[in-house]
Amino acid sequence: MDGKPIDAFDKAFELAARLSEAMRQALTERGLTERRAEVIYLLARAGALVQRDLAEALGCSPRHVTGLIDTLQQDGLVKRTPHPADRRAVHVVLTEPGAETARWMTRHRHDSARTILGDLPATDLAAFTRVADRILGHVTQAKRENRS
Amino acid sequence: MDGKPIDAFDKAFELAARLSEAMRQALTERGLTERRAEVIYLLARAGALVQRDLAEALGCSPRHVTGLIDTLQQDGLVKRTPHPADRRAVHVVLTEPGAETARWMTRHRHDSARTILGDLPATDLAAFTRVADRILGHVTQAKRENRS
DNA sequence: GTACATAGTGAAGTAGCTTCACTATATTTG
DNA sequence: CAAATATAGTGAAGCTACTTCACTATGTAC
Repeated sequence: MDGKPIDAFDKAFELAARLSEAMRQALTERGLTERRAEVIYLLARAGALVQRDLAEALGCSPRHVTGLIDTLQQDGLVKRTPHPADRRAVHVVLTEPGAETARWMTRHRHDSARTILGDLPATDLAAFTRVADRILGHVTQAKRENRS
Repeated sequence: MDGKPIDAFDKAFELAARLSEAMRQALTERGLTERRAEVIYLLARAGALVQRDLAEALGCSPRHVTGLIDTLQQDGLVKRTPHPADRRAVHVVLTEPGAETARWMTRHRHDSARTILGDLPATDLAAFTRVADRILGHVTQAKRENRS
């Protein structure tokens, strides 16, 4: 066994559940939630974002972004700065502690990957990625179908 | 690329996010949530369960199980029956519609697996499972460490 | 049979999220 | 350029999934 589709499929779901639980736990120790971490990740990548774009990227309502940024700002991880061209909009940028958190996230991700998967053959990892991509292709396809 | 640990690791997280989203969506169309589906799955497997054991299996508070069973009962998927030996406890069992829902879940799972992964070589699926197991081993280990 | 543990539930509260209504500013258009 | 319309953000209110705490009813142990 373990070469059958259903086994791999079930394994993927188990992985999904445990991984997000583990992630949640690691983030909690740093005083973060998945959502807040996502904001930090997006800001680290983009440099600065308007709340509207954050809502788009996060797939949540603009109203909720307000709250997210509120608490992130209270925690000193981001700051609201005036948008250079649009006085309605708010530029959200990482503070230095926020940027350090982003670096920690990256470091942690790479370290975990190396620790957990470092000694597996590249062929296994490549096969894993192939199967994962196949599943991803189908779930994102389904998503688009529902959107139209 | 794609043979590197970090790529597989990131892929696993993307898989986790998309898969639970896809799951949530499929369940919504049947009027279920992940939690309610989990209850149905557990009941289908065990035959009957006391709410206390459900709370244990779900990893949530007994109080929350009360609410979960309330709505599931309103929807006609489960029923509360007196526990044969303990008058404090409640035996929760699936109704016929509940059992049918459980069968639908199983069918849907198998069909999806076949559709999505059916034509991939068994060696890829086996490699996928190996990598998934490696990750699972680490996250559950971490969980136990934190527990002690 | 008194003391203590356990199963379930009401009441109240938290976190994450939504919609709706409103203000302030931008953009379009006649 | 003035009027109409669209857009960025936020307050208010509300929903869902969950928790803890206090309480009742029952079971178990000494």
